[in-house]
Amino acid sequence: MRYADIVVDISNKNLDKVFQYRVLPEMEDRICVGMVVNVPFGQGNRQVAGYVVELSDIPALEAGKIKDILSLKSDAETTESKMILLAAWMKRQYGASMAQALRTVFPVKTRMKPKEKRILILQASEQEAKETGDLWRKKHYRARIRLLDYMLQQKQADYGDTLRLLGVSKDAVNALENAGIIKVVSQEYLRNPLDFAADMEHQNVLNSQQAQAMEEICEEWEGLDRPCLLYGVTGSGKTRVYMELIARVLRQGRQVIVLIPEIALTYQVVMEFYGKFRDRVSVIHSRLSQGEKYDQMKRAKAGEISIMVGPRSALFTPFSRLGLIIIDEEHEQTYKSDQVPRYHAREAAIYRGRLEKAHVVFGSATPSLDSYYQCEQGNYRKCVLDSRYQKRPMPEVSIVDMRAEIRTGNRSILSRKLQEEIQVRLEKKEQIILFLNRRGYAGFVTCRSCGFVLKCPHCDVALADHNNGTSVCHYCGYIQEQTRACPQCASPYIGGFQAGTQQIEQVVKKMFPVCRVLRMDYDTTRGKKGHWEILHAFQNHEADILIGTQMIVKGHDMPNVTLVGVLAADLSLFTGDYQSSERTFQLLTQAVGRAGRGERAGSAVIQTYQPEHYSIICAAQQNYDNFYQKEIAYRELLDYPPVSGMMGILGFGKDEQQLATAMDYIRQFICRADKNRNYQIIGPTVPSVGKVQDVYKKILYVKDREEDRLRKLKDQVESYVQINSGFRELHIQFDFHI
DNA sequence: AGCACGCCGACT
DNA sequence: GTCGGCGTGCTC
Repeated sequence: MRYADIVVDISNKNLDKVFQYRVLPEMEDRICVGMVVNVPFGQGNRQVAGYVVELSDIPALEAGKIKDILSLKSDAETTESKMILLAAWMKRQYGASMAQALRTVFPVKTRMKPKEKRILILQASEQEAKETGDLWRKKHYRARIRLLDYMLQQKQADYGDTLRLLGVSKDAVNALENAGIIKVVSQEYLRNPLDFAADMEHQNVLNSQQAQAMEEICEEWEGLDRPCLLYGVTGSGKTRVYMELIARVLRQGRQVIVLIPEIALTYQVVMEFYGKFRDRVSVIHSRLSQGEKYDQMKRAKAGEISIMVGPRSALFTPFSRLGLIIIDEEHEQTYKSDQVPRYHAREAAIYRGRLEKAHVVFGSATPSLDSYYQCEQGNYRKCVLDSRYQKRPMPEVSIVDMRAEIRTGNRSILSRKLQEEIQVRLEKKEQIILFLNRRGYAGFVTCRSCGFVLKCPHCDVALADHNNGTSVCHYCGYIQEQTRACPQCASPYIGGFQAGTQQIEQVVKKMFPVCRVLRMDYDTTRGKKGHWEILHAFQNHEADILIGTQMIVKGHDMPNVTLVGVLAADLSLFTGDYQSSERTFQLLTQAVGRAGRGERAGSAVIQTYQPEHYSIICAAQQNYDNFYQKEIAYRELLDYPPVSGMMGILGFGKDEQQLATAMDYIRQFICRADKNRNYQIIGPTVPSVGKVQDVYKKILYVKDREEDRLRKLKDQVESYVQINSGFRELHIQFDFHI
């Protein structure tokens, strides 16, 4: 007798487990993992749909308790089944419950009623309306009159908008409807977030190098069909190549998913897509509501669109004839999920690509070490675009040693070199970008007398100093009054330490009083089009200097920018993880690449306390290969990914002592399981953020050259934790690094 | 989520 | 004595 493990409902936590059912003999040859089936469930044996996630020959409990599968609903060829296989793979690969994995691949199955748009339509003739109106005027029904007059004028109007605009209640609407003057029509509608898009002419002529890359990719598709890495320097026109590839796949009647780091950051890219593919494109925005996201997925399933552009989660768009997955800026950290299952979009894209027989293309100007390594290993195909648009020269980059600045008496945030350059550019009426790797007014609050740092009492992170007189925790939102004296030594010299964008803005305004300054960070970009408005204003030269964090260095073409100043190049070098050099190099390379994208030559100034660090030097030279060689040697030496596999085991618990003991037990368990002394075990330690909302966190790392062994170890640790009752109060997660 | 079981108050 | 409130807990 065959048995099937079935997940019944993924929307509820209490049902987050598998239930075993009997497979009827007549179903045996058709049933397979990934199938949707009907099963009886609960006391009333109500019929529900379930996903088959596993098949076996052994019953897991007494025969009397196992019910029979009623019927098979789908076969293995449907999109839904493939998504279930993808979920099962994610569970295996990254560690998660089946329901967690299913919830990741299926667009939120929230039981929300379809969004309804109600409109008011004038029904009665003008004559009739006027008669009723006169009658009401005598009775002084002011709200009804206002609405009536408005409807006579508008003929048709939106329900909600009208109520708000005229300040009338729905009673007035009902009265008009009952009088037969207007009609309320509700229609289900699917909002298309691109309906505000500007018209854009799109010309797509590939230069010889782009054509060459295109040819190579197509050749790969015909042959081994490995994932392709399009390594194209800033301004080499990767998007053009994407467009051609997409057009080609669309011509074959297949669909395309394009992942981008965060939609708002690459607004121009989206517009470009829309310009070419029009209403066949849809976008999933991080700022779109759950309902709006769900609408877009529904449109994809219904076949209304052929291209989905969006962040990581867009990878799960339910296209039935998926032909291509593109991941732009593939090196971005946002492609790694921070929730269980902690999947990486690159790996998941490759797996989905295999299931759907779809091609996979990654693109970056500064490829992730992993992708480049995969190319070297022959697992990916590398395609290069190394010449800039119209052969524009790379910007001239200088590195300024800030330690020397302090030695020679300049205590300002801006080095003399940068001050001079700003002056020159301002005189020439050119634009400047100042890039700072931080948000808020100032970083942590520190005592200059004793070194005390103000921390959040719940989250173990430094509180950020805001200039409205408060200190705020960016994890839990804890807020407190700014202290006047140090709690430790009572010294009055306590205050914001690191410069933030607001502080730089003040310094710049003081130093260059006539220039116009725009600031862009999380605080100034709330609201749906915040980014776009600021960038648009800057593009229109409504300001001379743009000051901002990460978000200003990504993707945007600003032809009049000729100077980029990087203010704290090494901030990202001190994050205490093995990827800090890689991140710093990528950030700096991108920042520097912003300069001189127009007619005029550009330059960049990098201010740093670590002028001899290879990631800073290589970024200044815009030399990826040199950086890769140095960085991969370091990873090789210390057994870090991508050379070695690395698994993090995160433990969470309310009791710090209990958590510490449990993590030690896990460590001992791993040591016992490791008979051949393969693993390198680090920790357990407290991660950079050791406590969030009173839940303590500890992390244990295991490294091994064979990644498969780590996956097996994950399963062993998982069952060890399940069996051991000492872990009742604790919660563990796995985190695989690549 | 659904549905039953169950343990209290207010009714014919 | 019965009807019905919704708190708790189980569903292969």
